[in-house]
Order: sequence, then structure tokens, then C-alpha cells
Amino acid sequence: MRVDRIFCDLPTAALQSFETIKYATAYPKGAVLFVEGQAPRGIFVLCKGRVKLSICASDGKTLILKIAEPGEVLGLSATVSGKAYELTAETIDPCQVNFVKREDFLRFLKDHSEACFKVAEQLSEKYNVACHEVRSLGLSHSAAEKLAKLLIEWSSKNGEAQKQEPRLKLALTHEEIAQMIGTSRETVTRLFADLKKRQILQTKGSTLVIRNKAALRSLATTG
Amino acid sequence: MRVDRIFCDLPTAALQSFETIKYATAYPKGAVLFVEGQAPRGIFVLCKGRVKLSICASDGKTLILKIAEPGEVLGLSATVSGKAYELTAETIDPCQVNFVKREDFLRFLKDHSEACFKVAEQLSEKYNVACHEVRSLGLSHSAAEKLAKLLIEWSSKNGEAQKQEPRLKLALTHEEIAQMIGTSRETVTRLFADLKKRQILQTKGSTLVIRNKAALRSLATTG
DNA sequence: CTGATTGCGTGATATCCGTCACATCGGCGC
DNA sequence: GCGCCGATGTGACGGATATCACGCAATCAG
Repeated sequence: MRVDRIFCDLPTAALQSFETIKYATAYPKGAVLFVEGQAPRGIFVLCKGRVKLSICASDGKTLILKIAEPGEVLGLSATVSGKAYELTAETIDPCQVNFVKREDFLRFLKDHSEACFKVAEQLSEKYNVACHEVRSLGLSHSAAEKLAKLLIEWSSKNGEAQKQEPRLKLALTHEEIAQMIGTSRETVTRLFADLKKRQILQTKGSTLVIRNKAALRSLATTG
Repeated sequence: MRVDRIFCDLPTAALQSFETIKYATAYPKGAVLFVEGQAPRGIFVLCKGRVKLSICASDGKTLILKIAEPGEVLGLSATVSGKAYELTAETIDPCQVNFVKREDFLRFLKDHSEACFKVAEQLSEKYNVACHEVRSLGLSHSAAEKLAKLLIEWSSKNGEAQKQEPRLKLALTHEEIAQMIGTSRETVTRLFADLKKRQILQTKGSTLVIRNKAALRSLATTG
């Protein structure tokens, strides 16, 4: 079952056209799809596995923007604009990917205006996510606030947010969480310890239980 | 002379169609075009004047994302996706604006695929800017680094960057600069004082002269 | 001129957090 | 078992910067 979600409810003509230009490929865990600063080669439609999207400073400090899930199109903005990739994309699972060369993709967009509108929608979505990131990074008063925001966001993605005590699997290391909220690994460890001591969180192996949603939410807004 | 730059090199049919749906409007300084969180009413093509784009935290703390110049389309991403406006747009000059209602604009895009591609390009551009903002906010080690980055960016926009001692008009207050780099007003004042003492900058009234480009660039990368 | 308002300059102080330095723990190969 | 290694916990310390509290300069209305 193919998961080209954005392009899947297109007219048959467009779908068939897309099938002829895509290259189905597989990557092992740890493969790099593209690196920030590279000229855009084309788009990568993620079908299976997760991909880490990050930007990196000259001193090696890394900021993870998001973990892409199946269905997401990577490298779209760079491919459309012709400017260099803004991010680095690295698989963190074995992945199945449909790659489309830039020139093929642009021709495809010219020929199928419905697809073009889908692309605009996707880009709006990406812009939205980037704005949220800016808000989190720029308007938070403390690392605690950013961590709380991140945990709330994660729990709402699983539809766990309504439950009394939402649970979620921690699929990332403290180091990676630190890179998501722009802080240091030690700070993340200390914050988790503090939240556990205050009975707001609880961990069972790699599952995390939010025991006090209200307190966490208050941390996320008050700082 | 109209400045609908993104839509200006479209086929005549599309141009005429655009003319029929746009509302030419004027705003005084300090007017609010839209507020973050509002449902999208449509797009605002800025023809004359500048507009401050910002996001705002619950405690009133504000982050300025950019100052839009004539030619820029505001509210585009929200209008395309149908989600709430991500930002607040407020005029800081008297402005001339072409407004297009959301439903009219969406119909226009369906009918004119060239316009649709232009929109995708614009959105890519916006995404790119947002990524730069994220990089600046998330990967900088100090406020000095962010300020240096901002000044370099400003000087390169005027084409002043090649000159020996680039000049630029400071059109913003320290308070607003602080809101652009996510720091406090006092810190900005102190940073400017420090840069002047170190002979890197110099001010003549509201003009700012960069006397030592190399030092400023080094600040922007080293922190 | 006078008072008000707005932006700028500057000191004192407290705090958050990055960094260095280790200790500990859990898995994994063998 | 044993050694190894990546991930996690924790203490100590210092530096950057937010915050509070002023004083001062410029502009403007009356």
C-alpha cells in the first residue's frame, strides 16, 4: 500500500503521471537524504519510517526542527524555489521513500494544476510548523517552558491528550530532546528529574505518564 | 504604478481576473491588518508602506518576525490552508494595500494555474525566511551574536554590504530591535554601547556606520 | 516656557543555564 | 561472568542576561 498522501486524491491522469516520474527507493537507518546548503535535487515523499529534520550551526550545535512521519514531503520548498535545502534530513529508521527529480516535478506541477494547489497547501502547513517553532524558541522564558510545550504537543498528537493521564513513548534520547528545544542535555535530564519529583511526570521504562496535566500546561504558558 | 509584483508577470487573462477581485485600500500608520489566531479573511498585497509582522505571547512579550516591504503578500499561508493567521500584521507607515477575499482568491487560484505556482514560490520564500529566523533564535549563543546577524542582514539588503563601511538607517527603536532578536531593550542598548566602544560601529544621528565588517561578522558566527 | 511622553543610558542584583567533571546504569558482544 | 559504551544522573561554578530602578535627552502640545 503506497502512502503518497498529498498526491493520492488527484485525478487519475495526474496520478499516472506521478507514477512515471517517481523513483521508489529504500534507505537504511542513519542515511542522509539531503544536507542543508545543497542545491535542490528534488522531493522525497516519505512512505515508511521516520526522518530527522535539523539545522546545524558552524560549531556543530544542532537544532532538530521536527521528526517527519510517513506521508510528509521533504525538500519541497527548496525544490519549488530553487534555493538550497534549508534543512538536513536524516533517517532514524529504515525508510521507504519516493524520490522525484526537480525538473520532472516542476514539469508535473505545470501540467497538473490540482497538484500545484496541493503543494501550496503543504507549504502552508510547513510554514505553520516553522512559526510554531519560532514562537516556542523566541517567546519562552525558560527551558522548562519549552519542554512542557513539547510534551503537550507530543501527547496531543497521539490523541492521548483527552485522557486523564496521557501516556507516550519516549523515542528520543535526552540529547535529542535538548536539540529540539535548544538547550543542553544536562538541563533536560534535570528538568525531567524535577518534574518527577513534583509528581507531574512518571516514567515506566521508556513510557512517560503525565500525571498532572494542569500543572504541565501551566508550566508551558507561565514559564 | 501598481506594485502587485508576484502577480504582475501573469498572462493578461489572469491579470484582468485579479483586477476584478481585488479591493484597493489605504491604512493609516498603526492600523492592524489582521491578528494572530483570527480566521483567515483573505490576502493583503502590500503596495506602499511597511508592515510589522509579529507573534505575541500570553504575557504580552512580542517577537517581531520581519518588517514587510512593498510587494510582499501578507496572510497568504493562512488563506491557502484555511487555518488561523499565524502572525499579527500592523502598519508602521501609512500603507496602500490590495485586499482579496479568501473565497475569491481560492477561486482565482483554481482558474489560473500560473498564479497557483507563483503562490507556491511565495510560500517557499516565506518558509525560507522562517527557517532563518529559527536558526538565528535557536542556534545563537548570545544576544550579541543575534544582533550582529541582524545588522549584517540589514546591510546586505541595501546592497551596502560590499562597501568598505556600510551605512544603514535605523528605522526601529531599541525596543523593537530587542523584539526582533528575542532579548530585552536594555541588552540592546548595552550591546550597541559596547560595539561603539570597540570601534565596530558608529552612529551619526539615526544612521549607523559599520566600521569593522570583519569583527562584526566574526561576532555573528562565533557568538 | 512647562509639563508630559517617549526613547535611551546605566548601575545593582538575582537567576537560569551552559559547561566541565564524574558517577552510575543498562544493554550487548563474547 | 567481564569489559565496553552510550545514555543518564548529579554537583560545582561562572557568565550572560532579565529585571528593577533610576536619571537624562529629545520631542511635542498647550
